[in-house]
Amino acid sequence: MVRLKDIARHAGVSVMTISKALRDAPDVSANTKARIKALALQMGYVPDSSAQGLRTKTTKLFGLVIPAITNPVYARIVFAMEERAHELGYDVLLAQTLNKPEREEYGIRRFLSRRVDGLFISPVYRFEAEARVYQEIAARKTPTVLLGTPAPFCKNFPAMEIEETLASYHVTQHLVRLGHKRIAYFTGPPTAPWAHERFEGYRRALREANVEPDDKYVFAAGATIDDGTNAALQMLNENCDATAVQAVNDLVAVGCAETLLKQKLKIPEDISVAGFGNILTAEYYRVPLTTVRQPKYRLAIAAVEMMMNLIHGEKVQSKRLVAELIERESTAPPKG
Amino acid sequence: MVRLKDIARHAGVSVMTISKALRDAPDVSANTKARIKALALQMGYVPDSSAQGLRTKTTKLFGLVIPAITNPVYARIVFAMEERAHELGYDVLLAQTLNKPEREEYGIRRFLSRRVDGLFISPVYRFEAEARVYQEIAARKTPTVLLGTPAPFCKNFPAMEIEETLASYHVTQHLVRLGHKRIAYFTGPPTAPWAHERFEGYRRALREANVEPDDKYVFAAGATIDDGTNAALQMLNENCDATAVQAVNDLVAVGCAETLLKQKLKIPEDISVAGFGNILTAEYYRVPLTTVRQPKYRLAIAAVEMMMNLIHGEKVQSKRLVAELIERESTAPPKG
DNA sequence: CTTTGAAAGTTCAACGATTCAACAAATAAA
DNA sequence: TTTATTTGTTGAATCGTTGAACTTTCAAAG
Repeated sequence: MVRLKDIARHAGVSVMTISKALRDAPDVSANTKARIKALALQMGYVPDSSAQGLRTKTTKLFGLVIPAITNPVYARIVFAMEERAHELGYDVLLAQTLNKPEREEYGIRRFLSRRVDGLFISPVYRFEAEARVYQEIAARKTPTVLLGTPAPFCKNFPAMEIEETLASYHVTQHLVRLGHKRIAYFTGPPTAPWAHERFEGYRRALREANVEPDDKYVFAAGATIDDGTNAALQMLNENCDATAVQAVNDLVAVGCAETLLKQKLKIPEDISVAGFGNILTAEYYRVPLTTVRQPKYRLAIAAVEMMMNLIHGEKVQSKRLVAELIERESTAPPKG
Repeated sequence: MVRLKDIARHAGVSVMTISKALRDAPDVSANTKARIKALALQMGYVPDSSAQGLRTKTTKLFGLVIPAITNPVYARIVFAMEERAHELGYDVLLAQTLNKPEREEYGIRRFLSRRVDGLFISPVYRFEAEARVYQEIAARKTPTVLLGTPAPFCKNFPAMEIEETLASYHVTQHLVRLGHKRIAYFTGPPTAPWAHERFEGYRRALREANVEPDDKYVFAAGATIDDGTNAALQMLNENCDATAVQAVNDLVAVGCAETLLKQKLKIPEDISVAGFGNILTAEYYRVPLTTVRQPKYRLAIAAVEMMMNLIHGEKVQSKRLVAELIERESTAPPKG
């Protein structure tokens, strides 16, 4: 492994001169610079990031904490984030929480130990108003940008969010305009703020349409296909007379739709189904799903932008991006 | 930032003792260890990875080079890889190539500069028999495991592969057994060995069924939904009389199926379609796709295993995992 | 009552790049 | 000729951690 020292020996100048020449410092003659750079290249010199990191206290490393990369929503975010970070000379470390607080904690600690220059976190939501590891981040003053709605325990960090409430509102409004009045809602994880916001958008749209939200149309689901399946079974079991189902996300919508189809119900003729998120599967599902497109790519890019501002010591403010309704074949006017 | 030195001052012992105690060295008494560990915890000590890396010449870092994280196949691999790596105390850096050689080169160089302890690469396939970066990796002796079939330019590295040929052979055999004789094949990227292997499996199965492979049933596609769409249009345009289509992967199959459905053809009644890969979308597609399940999770785990052997200086051999046919609704006997 | 040996802890130096303060040489100004 | 200024270069210190060698203490073995 070639070190500065080795180049110095070959070139007959001090290590310092080499270091400065390679970094284009102002006080090295153009001649020397050229000579040294050529030599370094020829010898195959590659700087040692550990040594640089130790000396300069900066690692050019971002830590990215997400629930799971297999969730298409996050895959897209990672995709964009990695791309932009590389353009800026940063590398990206990945940690998956599977929505378990202890895994989140473990991942964040590892990143802090690596002295990452910045932390992007999609939080694991909990009921508690405090979370130790978030206090540690604050104490360490590691620049941090949240991906998603901030909960009480992380409310002091800037966040890049999606306008969840408004987007969900548009979905419900769309169903109402098609003529639906009895719209079931499949809720998300009870601790997740985004799930509450989406639910709130649904309720607001109903009220504006002079339909009083009724708990008998609300079913507890979650965030996975299985959660959607279970909620749908529950709904069928209760002989619910809903003419449409609005799900908290696409996976739940898929689980729901699968179950309804198995019961020989036709979508959208017998019942409409709408999702949220616009994952690939939603587009190519048996019945292409009406859903909401989240600007995930732009969200990631904006988050990196925000991070750079944080790193440069500037003030930053949380931002919310608007999402867009996509009408497909899974929604139609109710029967009769 | 708390350093060993700070703990040492508080505890009234040498820095070395602290270091050893925290790492459970044998020559520190249980008492002292407990005392020091408690103190470290209380003071919020987090070791500095840069310093550790500099000193020990090991970064506990893996570099993972893949085409794109948005491709569900790789998402799954990253998922497993990250999990296993963390269990072993390693962090994972991510780089996406988008199948462009220059991006691959750039990513690998960055990882080498970071002195990663190991490199997992899903190669960008090219026609050339040599590739400079791969020679650099070899020169640096960085432990490397390939994910996927090795091409000439990287044939000297151990690889974790899928039995592509055999799996593809099973798909064709399945179609033949259903009674198909005129089976179209949508090929993958021309440079990709895995694509050739799958094609080879198709040809072998045909020959064994005494059907001579005919080029008029072969259409150049690629690896994306759009590629599948284009190949399907081409096929329709040529009035091909195939009763089934076997696609090189699921995305191509989806693009193909979408196009056929738009032409009012019924799947599988009018024409069968089979994919390869078993991505989520295949399972929940309009017509659930017959496909091949690749053991991606196991592949990743085995790749890490192989890496650990490499790191420990043991000899390793490339391995091939078998994939399994999944019969769904998109294939059926031909009409009439 | 020495000798041996293990246990517990210490000291010193090093890893490789960067930065600070200092210095030499060359040039310009007084 | 002297002084000041610019330009190019250097040695030593530093970042936080750890490997290797060394000292001290105390108990067991001879």
